[in-house]
Amino acid sequence: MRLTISDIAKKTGYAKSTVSAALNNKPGVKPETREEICRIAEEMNYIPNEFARNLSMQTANIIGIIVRDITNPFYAKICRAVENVAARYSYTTLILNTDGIREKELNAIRVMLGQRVSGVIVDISGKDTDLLEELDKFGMPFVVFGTAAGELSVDSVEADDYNGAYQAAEYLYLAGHRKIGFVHGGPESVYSQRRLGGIREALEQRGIRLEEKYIYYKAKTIQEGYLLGKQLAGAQDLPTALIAYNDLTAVGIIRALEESGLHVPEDISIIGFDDIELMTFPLTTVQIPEYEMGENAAALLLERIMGKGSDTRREVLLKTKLVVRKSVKRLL
Amino acid sequence: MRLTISDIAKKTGYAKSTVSAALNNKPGVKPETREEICRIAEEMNYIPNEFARNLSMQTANIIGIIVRDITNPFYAKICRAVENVAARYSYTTLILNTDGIREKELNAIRVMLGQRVSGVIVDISGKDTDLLEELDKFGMPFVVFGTAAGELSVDSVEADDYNGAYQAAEYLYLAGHRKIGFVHGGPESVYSQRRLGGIREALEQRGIRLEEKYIYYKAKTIQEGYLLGKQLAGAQDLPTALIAYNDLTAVGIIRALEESGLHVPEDISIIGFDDIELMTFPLTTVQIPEYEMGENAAALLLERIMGKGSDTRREVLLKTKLVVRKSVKRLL
DNA sequence: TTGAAAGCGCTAACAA
DNA sequence: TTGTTAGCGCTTTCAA
Repeated sequence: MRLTISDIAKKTGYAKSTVSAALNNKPGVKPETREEICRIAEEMNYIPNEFARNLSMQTANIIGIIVRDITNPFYAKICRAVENVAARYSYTTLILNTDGIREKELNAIRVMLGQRVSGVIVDISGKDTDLLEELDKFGMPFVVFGTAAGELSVDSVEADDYNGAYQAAEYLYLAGHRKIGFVHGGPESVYSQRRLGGIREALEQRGIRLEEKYIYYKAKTIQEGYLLGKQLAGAQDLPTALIAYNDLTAVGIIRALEESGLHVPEDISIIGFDDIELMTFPLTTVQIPEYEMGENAAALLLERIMGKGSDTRREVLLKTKLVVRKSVKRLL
Repeated sequence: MRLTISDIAKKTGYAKSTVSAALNNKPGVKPETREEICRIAEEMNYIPNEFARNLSMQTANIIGIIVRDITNPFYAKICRAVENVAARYSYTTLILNTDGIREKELNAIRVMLGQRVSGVIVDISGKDTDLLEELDKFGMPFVVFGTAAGELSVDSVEADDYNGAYQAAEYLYLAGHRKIGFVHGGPESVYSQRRLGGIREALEQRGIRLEEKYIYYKAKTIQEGYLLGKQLAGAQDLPTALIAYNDLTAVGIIRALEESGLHVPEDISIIGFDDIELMTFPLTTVQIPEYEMGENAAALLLERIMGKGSDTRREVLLKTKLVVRKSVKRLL
């Protein structure tokens, strides 16, 4: 059995409560006493039992993060950001992966509830607002990424996809591109919908219509991008520029095209989304501020937890940024 | 305040102890009673308080993982693997990042100790065995990655870096390379030492000496790799091939070289370490079996925790694999 | 098969 | 300034 506060009390001759107060820097302890207690506790290698502490205080200094897959650098960045902010307030973070599987999401929520975490940052797939309602039902503070769910008055943090896509399309237009394509992430992808909207809007402003035949369903991964790239390489009618669902897709497409003897940007221009760090290809892309997303989510959540948050629903929309590299050819 | 077991007891009319036994599937509860209790608990949305549970049972079903940086896909994979194995035994995983900073490592250990986790999987930098001794002192079961630390009788899991490096060097030799360089991860990197050893050995077998001037200190990140790449681009005497500390370093180097008009593998060949999935560049690399590492570490740790582990120190050495892509030019 | 009671290690109100 | 005491919600003897 590990050392307890009673051992320290016995050793120092003070009462448990005094020891507790001293160790926690509570006021009302004589400096010398505090010093002595801390010294002895240190000497004895005392480490407080967090369970007991949490149980007694009716709360754990833990922030939960529920993400799809920490293996995805996008989420990893978010988690680090949350961790950093949380650490400033002495909160630990508990990360749970769901792979976007409903059952795992539900389980993750139960674990968070069981652990009595102070709050949760959630990246829940699709529109399963009932999972969020579950959190809400238990009065658990939480913040979501992406579109805030339905009726619930929920704090949310998201990147301005619409505007990011708008900028990308406009950039292509200004570079002289008129036949612009879009790689869609699939029907369940809210981001794709919004990005599509942004592109449409940008082009319409310039009197151009985004043609249906240039919208490609669907590719979210390198593999899917690769397959699409192979397809494109053999196609007759290609757009001069492509806005990919994300950098991964772009990578796959580029890889396939290059294999087929088509070059980027000479033969076709491509813009990605995310701005993944590991990219070796100089891809022009719309940067999603993951780190800021994490920071904002953590800040919002902590405010709620500490009760400083107002009752109103807050939505943080973060700016995206077009990072210009060398995957777009100037036609003008 | 959330529902407690007393609420369930009151509602059902049974005693707390009976409710507890029923909920935990302990024997000695009449089936109908158990059913009724479970049903009502369910109805009332009862979720047990893990603190209280852990405090009472004197242990938490938590496995700690201390890694450098979850943002590194290498560690992310390991964590997922551990999580998967742990989940099978109803353990939750608590991940803490250290960035390889001693102070953070120490803090992470304190947190793990405070949380009374059942055991820890540690990736501690260098030879700071005193940190491990800290864990040992508290009787905390743990498993380390990489070289088991000093005197301590510690279970460890590691990839066979030495052999991986050996293979890489030999591959380069067979491709006709004679001037081979190595990017060192820094003095504290045990991996680097071993890889260096493997390369030396391979070359010596072929009657070649690894030249000091071709050993570059130090680059572990994309940024550092980039800086090194810039340096290399301006250097006079370059090796014809480079074995990079890891894929990230390789990416940085490649990026810098390409910016400076040097191409891989045309102008210089490069082999990486890790085999990161997101790589867009067709990098030939030594694959480190992260997933297996995680699985093995978790298995080893769980055995220790459950007391099935013998007293003897166990070391798992996992095979690496050279994945040949297109970053090495044949000179012969 | 069920219930009463003690105790896990800590905090916090109150008394001294 | 310090000590006493009563919980926090659960598990676990031991009795009934």
